[in-house]
Amino acid sequence: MGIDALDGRIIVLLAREPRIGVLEMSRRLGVARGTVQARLDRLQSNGVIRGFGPQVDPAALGYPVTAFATLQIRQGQGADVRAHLATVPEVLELHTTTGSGDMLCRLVARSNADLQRVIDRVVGFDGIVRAATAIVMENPVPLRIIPLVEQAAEDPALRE
Amino acid sequence: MGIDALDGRIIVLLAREPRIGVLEMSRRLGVARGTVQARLDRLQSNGVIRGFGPQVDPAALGYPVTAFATLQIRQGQGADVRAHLATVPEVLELHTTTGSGDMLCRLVARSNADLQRVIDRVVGFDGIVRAATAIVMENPVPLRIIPLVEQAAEDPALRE
DNA sequence: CGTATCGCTGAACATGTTGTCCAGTGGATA
DNA sequence: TATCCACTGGACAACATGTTCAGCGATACG
Repeated sequence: MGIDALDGRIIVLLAREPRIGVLEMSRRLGVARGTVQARLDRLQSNGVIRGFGPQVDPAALGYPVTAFATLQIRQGQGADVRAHLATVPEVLELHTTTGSGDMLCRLVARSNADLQRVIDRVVGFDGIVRAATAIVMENPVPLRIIPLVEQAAEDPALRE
Repeated sequence: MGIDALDGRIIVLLAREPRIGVLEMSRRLGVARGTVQARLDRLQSNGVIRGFGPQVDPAALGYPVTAFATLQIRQGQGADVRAHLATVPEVLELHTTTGSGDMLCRLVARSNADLQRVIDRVVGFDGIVRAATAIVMENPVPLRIIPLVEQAAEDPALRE
């Protein structure tokens, strides 16, 4: 488990310019095409690269409001609550966290008013005891992976 | 701002099988290749599709621990704290939220012990008053967009 | 009512990339 | 020394891409 310097350069290059192909990558990295292809195959079967799905902006879809909700769950209701939240399209992400029966979920909504509807739908379920919501105002660091990849590629302790 | 049914089908298809090309998409959707190409171009210039970067799994890079930290910021120190956090590779994401001087950030670490090092580095900065950390145990709903896209494509109120 | 605009179709073309082979080379390992 | 492995550099057919074109139906506008 881990990546080397070439893997790191491949991932970073791919993250910065996703549309370039294997051939162009091999030219820029100064290695043979087959090498890049083999590395990419390995990174994908390793699970390091999960896929190349489109990154969709919820705001551009008409959901400009993002919020994080901390949910307190009644003992033993975890599975039911998970299933319930999975049915709500506005729940983009759900984590169970430390703290007895706590979950953290990322929500989007069409407006602050619409957020109320979403939260009502989220918490309108028996197993949820309490919910605390924080509305996102700014996103100074959007979800990123490049710095971590660069660190993982440099750090000998992580080599496979 | 918004998408129609064809846009929705394009995005969902792309999310499920990212490797297929424009030609294959046009075959499956039963429309002309030029139509798919034009839609994709529009979705990208609209900002609905931000890109096709690789989805990297931090766990496979050697960072299996994820945590969310709520930070309380001293008044007026927001910009400095943002700049500080941006330099920490283990900070994958940062949001400012409602609540005076509050931020929420997503962290990863190599182990629970390593998380202590990361948190020390994160909060070892003057502007941060207090930090509360929740370690992620499970991720029942990984970051997803398909249900929202399907809803946005069906909802006439969101049509552009 | 006629006309312009728009998006979609179906086709064509040259160009580039992909998937897949192969033999050869060098380093590391047993 | 012999074996394994990754990388190189090349080849080939098959395919997808970018681009352009004329035609067509629906919608909006004078």
